[in-house]
Amino acid sequence: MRIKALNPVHERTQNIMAFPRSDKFDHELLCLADTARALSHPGRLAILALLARRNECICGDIVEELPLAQATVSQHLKVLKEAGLIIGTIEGPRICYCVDWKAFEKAASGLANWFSGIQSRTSCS
Amino acid sequence: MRIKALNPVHERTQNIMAFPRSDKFDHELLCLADTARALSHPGRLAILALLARRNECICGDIVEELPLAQATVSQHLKVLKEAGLIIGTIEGPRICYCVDWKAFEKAASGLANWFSGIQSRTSCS
DNA sequence: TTATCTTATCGTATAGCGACGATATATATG
DNA sequence: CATATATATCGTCGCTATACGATAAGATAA
Repeated sequence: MRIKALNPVHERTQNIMAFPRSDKFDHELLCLADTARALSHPGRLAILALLARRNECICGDIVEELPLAQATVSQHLKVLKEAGLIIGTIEGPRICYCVDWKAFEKAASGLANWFSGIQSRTSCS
Repeated sequence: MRIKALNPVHERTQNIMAFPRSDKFDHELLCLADTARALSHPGRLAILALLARRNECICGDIVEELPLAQATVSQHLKVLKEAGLIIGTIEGPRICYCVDWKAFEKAASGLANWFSGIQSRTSCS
């Protein structure tokens, strides 16, 4: 039973961590901002690093490792899932989380491209 | 009259946009999270892009270009300044903003390094 | 000095985030 | 079915972010 990442990185986040229906800005900027927002908490960065290191974790593993309560970890996992960066697989009574590498790379290259795009737009280096 | 970026990217943000209870996580993660947070609003991304495109802007230019009020733009500029990404230069009655490219590149490579570090920590590619 | 221009700051309102205890949900096992 | 395990969700609290009008602060020009 595979649970896909809720949102591909090229779409907007839907529930949590979504900007108030701001049609004021480009879709691209909104997506990048969403990605950055998903990465804007040290706990979520630590979760991603842990998932990468161990290849996969259940929620309890993460709770053991991080200085956060179970409910808090679960909330961060939800944010990461909605950002499309991680995947949850149901394995009996527990849920096995792992990084969605495809989406992760997409997010990484999205940010990297924006950075280099910005940098190339200057004349004085 | 040069006003340096308030905080180098390798230090923590001080006033606005700083995480509470920062002693729970690694300094590195906190810095990365701060950087991501500074980039987590489409308006700030748009401001950075605009500054890169025009090389430099006064606040009024940005207000003209973005769908945000002057006070709001000024607040975003403050966040970017505190994140160490932009520099303000006083020129008579106005303040000329430009990207702090050195810090910008540091932020970019910091994120890129984290991404590749994460990606290299997996066995199943 | 006075008027003008530009930007920062203040005050305020609303919404969102972060954290966690408590509880509900879901799955397996006895 | 009852119990144990694992996780999501709920409810709540305090704090932070976003936004903007109004005002203050700074520099310049008349």
